[in-house]
Amino acid sequence: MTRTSPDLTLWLRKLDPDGRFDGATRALLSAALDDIRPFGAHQTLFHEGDRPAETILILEGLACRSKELPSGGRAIVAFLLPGDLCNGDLALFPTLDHSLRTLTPGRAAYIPQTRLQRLEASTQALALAFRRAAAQEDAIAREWMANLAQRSGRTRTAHLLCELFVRLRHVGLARGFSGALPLTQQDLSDATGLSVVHLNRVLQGLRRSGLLRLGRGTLEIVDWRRLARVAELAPDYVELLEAA
Amino acid sequence: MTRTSPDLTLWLRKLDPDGRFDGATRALLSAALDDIRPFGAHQTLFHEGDRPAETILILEGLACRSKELPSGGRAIVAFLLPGDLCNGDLALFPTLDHSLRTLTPGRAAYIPQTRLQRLEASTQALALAFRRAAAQEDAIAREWMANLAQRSGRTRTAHLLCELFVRLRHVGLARGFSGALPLTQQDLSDATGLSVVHLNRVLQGLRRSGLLRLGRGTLEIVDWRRLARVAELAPDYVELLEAA
DNA sequence: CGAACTTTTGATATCACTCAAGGGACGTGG
DNA sequence: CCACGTCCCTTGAGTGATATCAAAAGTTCG
Repeated sequence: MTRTSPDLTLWLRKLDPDGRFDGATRALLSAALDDIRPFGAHQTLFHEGDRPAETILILEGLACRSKELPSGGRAIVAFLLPGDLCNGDLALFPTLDHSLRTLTPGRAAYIPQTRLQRLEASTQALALAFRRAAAQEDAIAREWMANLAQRSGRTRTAHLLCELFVRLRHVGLARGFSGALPLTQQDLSDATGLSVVHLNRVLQGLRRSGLLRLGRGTLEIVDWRRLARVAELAPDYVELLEAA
Repeated sequence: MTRTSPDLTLWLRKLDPDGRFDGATRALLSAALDDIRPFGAHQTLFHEGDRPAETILILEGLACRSKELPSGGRAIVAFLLPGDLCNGDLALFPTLDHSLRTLTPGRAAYIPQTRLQRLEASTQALALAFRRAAAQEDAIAREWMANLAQRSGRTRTAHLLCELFVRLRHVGLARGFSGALPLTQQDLSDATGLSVVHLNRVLQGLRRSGLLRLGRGTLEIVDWRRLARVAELAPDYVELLEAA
């Protein structure tokens, strides 16, 4: 009669939103969360070029996948929220093509690749769940590419903030129309491809338009409908973000 | 004693570069290539929002994943070359988040999702191979995001052309330093996020610098070393492109 | 309280977009 | 074989968006 830990609940919400896993499956997942370590802000957990033997499941705090460019720039190519797995398929290649960096303090579960593979092989349902999560991340990546390639700085930034907000809310880190988003403008600029200075001005523009407030680590959506319009946010995309 | 068809050979090069599949596995794959249809240039095979019951394996010609934006723009988020599968995990979501469009005439094998799933379940080796291919596509997507977010039009374009060339060569569509790349400048601009006019000028710049020639459907790399430098092309990325 | 980091501001430079139009190339029908 | 349309590539001029540089103001934290 084990009470399910908050950490497991988080993971289950991602892998099994409809609550179909049986007790055995849940126990397997629970057992995998036995190596939990805290992290600080701005740490590099794995570095581009590494060959990590472990996968990380974010339990608390924000992290990202990032790439450093020879020209000195740094690109954030994905945000990782609590419940997100930095996933096992990375083991398929000799070397990591990107870094895993934390953005805020938090906690993560370390899961050996081999163990993850055994998990995945244990149940059909689990294998499917992992693949769903991966497919979702792929779809987000495609949306980002379109976002980066085709939209203006203003739209692009609004779109990213909408996405983050929906995801935060989905894991319980935002309620109503506000939530904690302790990112620096540098982080946002690395993700949007804008310079920090310009990103700052874009944010001011969004604030002045009465669309949102962002400061002191808190994002508040003032006018969701209008913001979503500015962001060119497709309803299907929101659905996708909430699907897993 | 069946001779392996050229089409199967192509697929095997992608899934099993080291030639480790046994005869039974190869036979399974071969049998899946029974519904082959030609396509013309600029056709939409699947449309954003569809729920296709079939997956497509490109056998000949070029295609892409693309997204259309409300603002009228069109983004190419991935190029698909012969041997590339437009893959089965798409079935995990209710609706396709992007379109599949052809760029040149060619041929494709249509494989029902259910059949693909059976294939994947049949052998450990096959499941792994499909995941490797998917992981490679993910890594390419991450590189594209960094490319779009951080690099100048010139570097970005050079990088894309380098990638395409390496991939073309890898499937035997380019030899030495030239190959067929029958894309329009519109296609390239949709992929780089530059306007057609500006892309045209960027290409002229690359040509004038003596780095490459591109016209009449042919891409010729004049100075690979220097082009790779302009493109900020990482050796690890080239390796990744050639890894599967 | 001071150091380091983050946000903001101002001024200027540049990259890339838009609009508009002219030249190929290629295919089709007369 | 030529005339014509269509699509693609190219050019020019003007504008707008975004980057860069530099420095001030605000914030966090030891």
